[in-house]
Amino acid sequence: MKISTKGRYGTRALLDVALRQNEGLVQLKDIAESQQISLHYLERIVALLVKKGFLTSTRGPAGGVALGRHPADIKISEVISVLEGSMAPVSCVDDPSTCSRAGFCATCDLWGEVKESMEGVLEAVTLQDLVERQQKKLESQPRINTHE
Amino acid sequence: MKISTKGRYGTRALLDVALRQNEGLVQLKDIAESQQISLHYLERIVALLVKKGFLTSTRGPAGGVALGRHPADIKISEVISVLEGSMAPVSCVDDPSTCSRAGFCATCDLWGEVKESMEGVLEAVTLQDLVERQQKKLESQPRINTHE
DNA sequence: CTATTGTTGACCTATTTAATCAAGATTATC
DNA sequence: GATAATCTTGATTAAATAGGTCAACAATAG
Repeated sequence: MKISTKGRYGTRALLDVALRQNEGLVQLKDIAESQQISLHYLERIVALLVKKGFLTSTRGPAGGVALGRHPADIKISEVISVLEGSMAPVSCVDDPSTCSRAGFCATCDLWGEVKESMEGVLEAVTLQDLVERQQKKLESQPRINTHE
Repeated sequence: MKISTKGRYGTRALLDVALRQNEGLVQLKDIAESQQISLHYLERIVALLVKKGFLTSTRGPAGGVALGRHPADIKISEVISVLEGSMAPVSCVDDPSTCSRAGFCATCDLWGEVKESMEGVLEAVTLQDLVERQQKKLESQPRINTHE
């Protein structure tokens, strides 16, 4: 039941951009450095986030990315959905036709409950919430800061 | 965020055995057939469940497996834990030393909440609960029954 | 003894993950 | 308009994991 690096890195990248909103465009290079992610791989992930409108990008010198929507309007469940696909632990939860026993299988129902539960958590948290949580953490531990 | 076949097949195998408790020993061959799982692969999975005491096994002719504990005493969270490992979506939730930013990372906390939420669902359901749910389903659809 | 059934170690293959590389497109600045 | 910085994208790849197979073995009822 692990989440992949795509979802993890992508969430962290969005949070990184959100934390630096007031600094204008953020370069992938800087995100890669502060988040300790390979730049090339980050490009892949950011491309997905740009395509879905979470980020906007500007090419050329002094270019970079910025939030495409207000952080309070970005639910983490949406981000994970884009990067990881459905949170259904088994495919028959989303599409009963993929399993011949779907209609009368007690375990399938249970996996559905697990999915609902996870989604509930991630739908209740926005990028703005993450920003605030992170800022609170940085205040209480001022020495540790990934952005310099 | 998918659960692997090990967890899925294992849960279904346990449920299968639980549903046939009154029939004495259940042979892997029969479980494999009714659950449509490769016998060889099922052996692998059952071996784990036997080692952890969820099942007991008897070799030889007319041998098979039986529940090692009362179904009401088997939480599905335990089963998944044995077959899939921790439900933590990222490893730093269980072991902060695996991530240099663990102590001051808002996303890590969020993954922790996801884990708690999933565990909450699976801790609240026992094998006995699954048996009852399944029996209720079979009653309402008497024609469809994997056990003849 | 023999047939049946579970056990185990070794092995294998396909898929997914997690990148990497290189060529290309865009644009600010000089 | 040349240049350099920056994002974009298709091709490729190495490593890990999932999922499964095989064969030799151990136990035991009859």
